[in-house]
Amino acid sequence: MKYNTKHRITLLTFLEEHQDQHLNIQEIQKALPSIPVATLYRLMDSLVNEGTVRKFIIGPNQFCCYQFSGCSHQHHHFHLICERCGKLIHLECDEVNLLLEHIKAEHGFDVNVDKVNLYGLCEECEKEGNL
Amino acid sequence: MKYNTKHRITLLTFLEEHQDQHLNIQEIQKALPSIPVATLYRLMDSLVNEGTVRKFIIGPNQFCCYQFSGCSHQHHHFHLICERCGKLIHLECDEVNLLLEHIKAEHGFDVNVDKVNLYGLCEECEKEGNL
DNA sequence: ACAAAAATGAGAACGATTATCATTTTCCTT
DNA sequence: AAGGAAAATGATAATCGTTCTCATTTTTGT
Repeated sequence: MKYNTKHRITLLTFLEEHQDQHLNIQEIQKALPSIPVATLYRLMDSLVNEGTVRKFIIGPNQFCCYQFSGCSHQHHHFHLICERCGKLIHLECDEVNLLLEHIKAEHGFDVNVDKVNLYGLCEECEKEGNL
Repeated sequence: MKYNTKHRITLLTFLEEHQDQHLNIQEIQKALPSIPVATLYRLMDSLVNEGTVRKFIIGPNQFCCYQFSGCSHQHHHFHLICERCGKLIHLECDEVNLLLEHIKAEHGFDVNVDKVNLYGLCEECEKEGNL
């Protein structure tokens, strides 16, 4: 059973206020210096396990967190994550569903829609070229 | 300019012989114990940079390497990962290209195929039901 | 207020990767 | 074949994010 501790509340409040962003541990640490690192890792882990927060792998040795909003939880949608600027784009798109249906029908694999995360370059970063 | 060294040749030969598998550094290390770790990392890095080897990120803190075969070089492929048995399925599928082209054209986002990992249930695990 | 369960916090430990740097190898030029 | 610049090597130290440890503190139901 989980306890509602000071740190858990602080963290959840912070994440709720930033639910449209994705934040890595270092950013959260910087924003909430009162939470010790070990505790922060433990809390994030527990939030991921209980489904409150999604954990995305953006690059090697990085991870990002995202706090579900009530609305985005209900609709089936996917995420596009820019590898350069870290932007998180919510995408509702039938083409993706078509692909997942194809994979199920032709390849026998039942994709968990909630975990579809596509990484790449957003329009703005692509325009900026290779800096 | 790059030199054709003993280790580079050993490594390339090995990778060519295993071009259909995904190997991580640890596996290569075990198979080729004569190559020191630092050298192995440097060589893999250089092979990735020159495009001979692709680097996939499968999970947090893991990476897989894949030696291009002529054929798989042309096709985009991605990974299906079974959430129950952990199986990694390497899927080449034209439907994927359609989707990626759609996302690029309609949503302006350039997806990095190397990082497309779809989680779900493989055929076998699905058949076994919820045990 | 008590006790069991859970969380905390500081630091050590860990593991994969990268950096260092003196030495050795490669390969182009002569 | 020898000389020399460029590149690669190898052993080890350093780094960095994350996890572990464990004694202490907090939370919560009774």
